[in-house]
Amino acid sequence: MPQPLFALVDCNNFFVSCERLFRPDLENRPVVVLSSNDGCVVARSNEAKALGIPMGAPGFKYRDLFRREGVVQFSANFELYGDISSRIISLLTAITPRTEVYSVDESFLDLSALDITDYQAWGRRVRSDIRQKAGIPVSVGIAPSKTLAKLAAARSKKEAELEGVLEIAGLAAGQSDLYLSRTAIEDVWGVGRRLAPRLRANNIATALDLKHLPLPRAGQLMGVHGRQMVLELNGTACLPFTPEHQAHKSIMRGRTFGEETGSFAVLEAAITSLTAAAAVRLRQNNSLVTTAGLFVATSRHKPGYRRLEATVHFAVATADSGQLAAALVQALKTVYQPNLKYYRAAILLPELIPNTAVQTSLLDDTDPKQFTASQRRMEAIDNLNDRYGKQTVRYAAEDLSRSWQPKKHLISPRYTSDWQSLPEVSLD
DNA sequence: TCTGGGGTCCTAGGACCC
DNA sequence: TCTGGGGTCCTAGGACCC
Repeated sequence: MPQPLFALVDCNNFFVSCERLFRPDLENRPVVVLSSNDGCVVARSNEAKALGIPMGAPGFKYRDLFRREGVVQFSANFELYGDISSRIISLLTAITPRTEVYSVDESFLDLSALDITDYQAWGRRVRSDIRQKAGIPVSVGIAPSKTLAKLAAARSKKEAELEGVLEIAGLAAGQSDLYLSRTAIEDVWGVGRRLAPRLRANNIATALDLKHLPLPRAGQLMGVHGRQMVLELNGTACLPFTPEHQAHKSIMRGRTFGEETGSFAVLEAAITSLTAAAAVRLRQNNSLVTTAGLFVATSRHKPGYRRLEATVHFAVATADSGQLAAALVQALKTVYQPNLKYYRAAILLPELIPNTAVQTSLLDDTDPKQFTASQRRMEAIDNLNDRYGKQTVRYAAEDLSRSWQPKKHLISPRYTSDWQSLPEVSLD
């Protein structure tokens, strides 16, 4: 059994890099990508980071700075980013099928069975390959545990002489500890905003301090996660490597509205649309549910915040958009209060059941023929929407209102997923 | 005026059972 | 006055991730 060895391939400033792919004029300029409703900063170019714009910053607080410094803003274009992401994933899968897609911009590769003699050179080759074929800059961290691989990739971005590649496994202990000592505790994978102050209060300020924390103490301070983190920092792989795509365990779809509303019809349209989108994902996941939930809420940032929720149950597991939406709209009626200004709606599908294991209820009078009719109807809708574009076939209730939809004033064209938006090239 | 969206896992406490 | 020990299941809340 070979020693575990992982590479983390991490796209640099991913959403910004995707926008720059079609706007090379934005190279070397400060660029940010904003979340739904152009609310928060979710990606920053290095130049934007240098201006002191933090991740997650509310856009409205920085409008002045954006204007003053000429920061170019984009509304998030997730269709585009998803498309670029899958191109990169296929490049990585060609290197090794032992690839775990961790997020839209990060993948782990299991290197233990690959025949690599010079890891630095290998990392540089992966980097230039992805840059050339997908147009996206990446960083590569190589280490015997995933936590160390994450740390190595992050360090390789911060220390210019590493040129985007850091292999920790082959270093002398003193050298790798130097990199750990330069990594602040809040930058360790698994340490978030609550644990970081707790650890600092215990004189644990860097990744190296955490590496040397006795295991029982780590357990006391942070539970099982803490012990795992310490082991991983010491080079013992604890976290599972899961190359095969993991089926989702729950699905959620929620939106903050473009504007507040008190109207039931608007909420009904939002809940129906969110349910339809979640049900598409449910069917892609080959799953069914017997429970669905919803909540509608007022703005968290205003006094008198209210959140109203409801749950529905189905005697027979379903993935039928219409059935789910009808039940959730009924449930909405039971909790709706006309005097509130709603700002957000969400639907939840917890506890997904594989659609191969359907348990029909003895007490239920659902006709089995009806079940297959529903499946066929959903298949037809999904096929049409795949072929002719999302929302080609939709529920009438979705059209009651569009006013809840978030604003995206600054979105880029769908360069890769819409014929009308293909970039044009002219040769003079 | 204006603050995202979508997930996973762990833990503690209560209900219930023998 | 005394009032077990252990197990399971469920839920809510907390913490983390990108």
